[in-house]
Amino acid sequence: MRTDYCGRLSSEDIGRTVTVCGWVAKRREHGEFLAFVDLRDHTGLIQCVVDHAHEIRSEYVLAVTGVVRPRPDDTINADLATGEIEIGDASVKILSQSDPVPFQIDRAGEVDETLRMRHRYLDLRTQRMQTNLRRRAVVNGAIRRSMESQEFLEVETPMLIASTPEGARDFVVPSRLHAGTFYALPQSPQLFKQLCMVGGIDRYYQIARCMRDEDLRADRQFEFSQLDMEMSFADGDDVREIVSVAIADATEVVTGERPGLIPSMTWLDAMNNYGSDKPDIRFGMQLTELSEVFAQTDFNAFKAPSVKGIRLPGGGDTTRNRLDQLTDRAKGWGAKGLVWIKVGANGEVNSPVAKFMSETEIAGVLKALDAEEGDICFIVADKWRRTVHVLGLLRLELGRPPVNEGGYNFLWVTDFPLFESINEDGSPVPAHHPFTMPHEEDISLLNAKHDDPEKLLEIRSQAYDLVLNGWELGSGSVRIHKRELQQQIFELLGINEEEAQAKFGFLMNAFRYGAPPHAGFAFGIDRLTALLSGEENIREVIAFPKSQSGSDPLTEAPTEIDPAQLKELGLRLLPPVT
RNA sequence: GGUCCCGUGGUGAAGUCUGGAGUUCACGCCGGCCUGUCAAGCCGGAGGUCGCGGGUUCAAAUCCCGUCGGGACCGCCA
Repeated sequence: MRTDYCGRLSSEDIGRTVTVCGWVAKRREHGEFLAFVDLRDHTGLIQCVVDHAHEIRSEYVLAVTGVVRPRPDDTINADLATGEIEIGDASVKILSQSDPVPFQIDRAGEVDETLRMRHRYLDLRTQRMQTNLRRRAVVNGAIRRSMESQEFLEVETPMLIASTPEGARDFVVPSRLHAGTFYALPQSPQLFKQLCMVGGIDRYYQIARCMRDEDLRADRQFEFSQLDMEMSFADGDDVREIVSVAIADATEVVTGERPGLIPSMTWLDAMNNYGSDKPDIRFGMQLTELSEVFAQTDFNAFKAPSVKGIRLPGGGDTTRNRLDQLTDRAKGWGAKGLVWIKVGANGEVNSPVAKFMSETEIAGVLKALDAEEGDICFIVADKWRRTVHVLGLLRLELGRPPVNEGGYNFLWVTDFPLFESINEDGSPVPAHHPFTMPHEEDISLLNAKHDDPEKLLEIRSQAYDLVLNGWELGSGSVRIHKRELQQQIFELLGINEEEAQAKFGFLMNAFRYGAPPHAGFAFGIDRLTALLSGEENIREVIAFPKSQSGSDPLTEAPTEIDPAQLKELGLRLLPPVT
């Protein structure tokens, strides 16, 4: 049916009789006996010259046969890859007609996203989506080749698994054969890949679909894809090295440039300097410690465990309105308030709270922040966690560059804390998952529970994240492979032996029979592809994504189901909550 | 659970703050003209329950309340 692709024809084909197939991107009629039809397929456009085009409309599907010929010199289109040639004396076969489309394909970038989603099959015809989906496939291919060449074995793991209460909210599937029971869809293949290690797979990988029933964001969908990997007889350095190679391979195949060695930063440094465990290191505006400056302050608001500030260069012209807005936002993030200081000439400052600070303190702030005339400084004082959290978000709000600027700044964040907080009952909450190996040097602190629970928060884990331009690409850890230590952790977490057996018994049992030391990682392919595509939303690299409320404007999922289906599953719906 | 923004012919925008006739612009669509265009051009035309519901008012796209849909974010995402 087809001899050539539209976009691949070139001057070298001049004289050939070709048949191309595709969609009508544009029709330009010049009277009854001359018309130009731009035909589009996934490779690009080619202009076809036909003598009669009156029945042809936009998005009709055509097979066009004709002779490739050079365009007259004065009609060459430099903006078109195939602009030097055209298909002349073309005969047209209409393969399929089209109603007028709800939006013009070449203007999809301007229309409401809902409309694109409702007619995603049209949106997929755009250059943008064609490029993004093909780029995603290229990334997947590069990752597969990379993992294969590093001797990893692809193993598929089940989609219907047992629900475990830890972690994200599960998507759940009712069982027909065992009415009243449910499968869960995997949040990740975590436990299975560890079982693979016990099973002697040695090096496992999978491009795995994962499902989490949590609220959606620009970088989060219910369903997403990860490169999931796990390796035996390996530590965190080994894992990071393997993943770095895979990431470099994937990046290179898209950009043509191989990223250099990925730098590392400890979690504590990330939090202290950037107020985030996924710092965007494309720009400065680091958090600066000001506790010393206000050590003896009379200003009650600054009598807090942690006082830090950031400086927005040239921000002195920020309007009062905007500052009020920022203050409100900071309060929304949990701050008690937001202090700002505008720096004028000769060290003069403008700040609503200047009168509460001594001259020494003001001078100290300006010095610590390297503030110059025309800058504005923001200060937050609170508990350490809250201070860095609020300033970290403020830093992004004020300084974050657009997604496609500043290149690709990969970063390892290491030494995450093992626990993120302490429950009211004194038991700690795991920061990663309960199978994460504590830092060797900190294992002795595990016994601290009874004398000083707060001490537990200082325990570092052998968990690490990979960050790209402020997006968390993925995380991993060295796993606990000894039952005794695992039981100690469970105990600490307030999970008794019975409970542990019920939830993770299969893993615990597996560890009875010779578990190799192992470690692993997983990173999100949607996020990686989006960033490599300069897209600020992963929906742009997903063929059929969900809206922020989790529905699909195209299929209208989720839908009600037939009462007979419910009955078969042994389910009955509660009346709607009013 | 919360904060903020958006919803106007098929599409995109303006109009909303400061109420006064569905008004305007561009693209698309339909018809006509047109033999070298490529954002083709020229002439003509059709097309709207201003998301939905309620309220205020002599009068609502515009003000108020609610609701639905979409988006960004906080919480959440071990």
